[in-house]
Amino acid sequence: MISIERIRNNLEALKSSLALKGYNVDLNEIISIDSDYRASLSLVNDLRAERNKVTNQIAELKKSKQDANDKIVSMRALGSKIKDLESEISVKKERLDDLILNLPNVPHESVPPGSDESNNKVIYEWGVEKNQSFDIKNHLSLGSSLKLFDFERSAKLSGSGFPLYTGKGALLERSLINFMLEIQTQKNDYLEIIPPFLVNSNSVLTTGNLPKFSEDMYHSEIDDMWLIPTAEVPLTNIHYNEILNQSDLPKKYTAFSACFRREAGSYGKDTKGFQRLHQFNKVEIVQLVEPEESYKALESLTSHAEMVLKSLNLKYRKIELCAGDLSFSAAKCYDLEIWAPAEGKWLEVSSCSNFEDFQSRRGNIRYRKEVDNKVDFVHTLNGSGLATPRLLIALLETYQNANGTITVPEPLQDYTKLKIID
RNA sequence: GGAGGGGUGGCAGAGCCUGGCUGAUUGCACUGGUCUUGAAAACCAGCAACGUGUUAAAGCGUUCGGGGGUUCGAAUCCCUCCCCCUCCGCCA
Repeated sequence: MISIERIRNNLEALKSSLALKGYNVDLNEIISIDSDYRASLSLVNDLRAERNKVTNQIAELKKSKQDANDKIVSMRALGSKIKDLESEISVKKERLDDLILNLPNVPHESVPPGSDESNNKVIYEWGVEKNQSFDIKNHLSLGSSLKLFDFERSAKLSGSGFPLYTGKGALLERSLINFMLEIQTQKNDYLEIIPPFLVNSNSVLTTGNLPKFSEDMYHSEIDDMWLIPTAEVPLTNIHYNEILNQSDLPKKYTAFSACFRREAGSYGKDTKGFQRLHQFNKVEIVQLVEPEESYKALESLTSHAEMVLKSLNLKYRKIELCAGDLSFSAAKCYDLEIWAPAEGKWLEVSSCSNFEDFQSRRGNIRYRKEVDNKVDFVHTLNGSGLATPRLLIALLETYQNANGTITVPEPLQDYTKLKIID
């Protein structure tokens, strides 16, 4: 969340920054409620000081067995005045918090302008497309002839958008997850975590999924718990409401999790096969870092996600998102898009973002600086490393053979114990 | 699900019965200093967060799991919710 000081002191600059992101919000209402709120707060502050003073006098009088009745009576009146004011104040505070929690993060100055994805910048492409001498099949056709997954039957269980991996498809999926986790733990020094898949409301408020995007998530009403849309949520909240030592930073966590997304409003879009799902598997990487380090960390975190694609020798490109395409919480974001030869298009497999102090303010995640012992908010970052469904699409389509089998890429063979899927 | 115990500062752990100089005793950790060739030990001093205020501070206010209540006054009494632990039941 954006600090109220920043809203007070940089109103115009903030308005134009948020407009870049496509939010034309009325910050003036925030300013006026804030000053109103603070005026009331300062008033009640004085009244409470008065009450505390007299209350101590009453204690003294009682101690020396003197009569304190006058003071008690007058404090009774003051007390109810304070109570009235306090309830007024809490209404104002609630309104103020609500407005601020609905403000998106501000794009970093390096983010290119633009209102939608057409203004995103391709930083580079990596890898080359294989020149196949036969007619290549798409992943759905390969998957059904090799019996790797079964969408017809999973629809009976859960409806559309819930994959059912079978046989070597399940093996391949499990191998990919292990392969990716081991890259992040062994090569890139992340601590492996197995997080809860259901979290409380505070956790999804920290990451920015609440209050604005409740309809994107699955919710268990009776327990007021949310199915995680990504392991970002539990990983980022591990240090919720904590003060870390500077020497503990950076914190680097990785986790496999299933991810659950309602995808409300996106029916009819990419509905086929693996492109858009209600449940999918993902290895996530998260870092908590000192503010000064966060942009350097974004570059390295992105390279950690890219390492998976490079190891599998899959063609991809790195995209820098323009301001208008940034997610609610992000200050800057790179997308990694993988080339699916049969689909003939680029598919997003990773989103690597720096949230600066936007999430850490919401989750009160801080650290103590060594230089002056003062407390400050950490910066949080995360990236997919990677999401499996679209990775699987590209992998099947890229590594298919003329006879309809799939050659398992060499580094994955340690995990699948198979060279060919047939 | 049933019975009981507990949630206090970076950590550990008093205070709650018997409400009032307790924002909180004490220990550890941390910071500075004395001593030492250096280190350890010992000793001395400092050390919560947030809001407000200020050049900076002082000062003032809030916070003892969350919310509400009683009271002139609540860490302390009452209600309620959440979480943790032990035992019993059920179950992977």
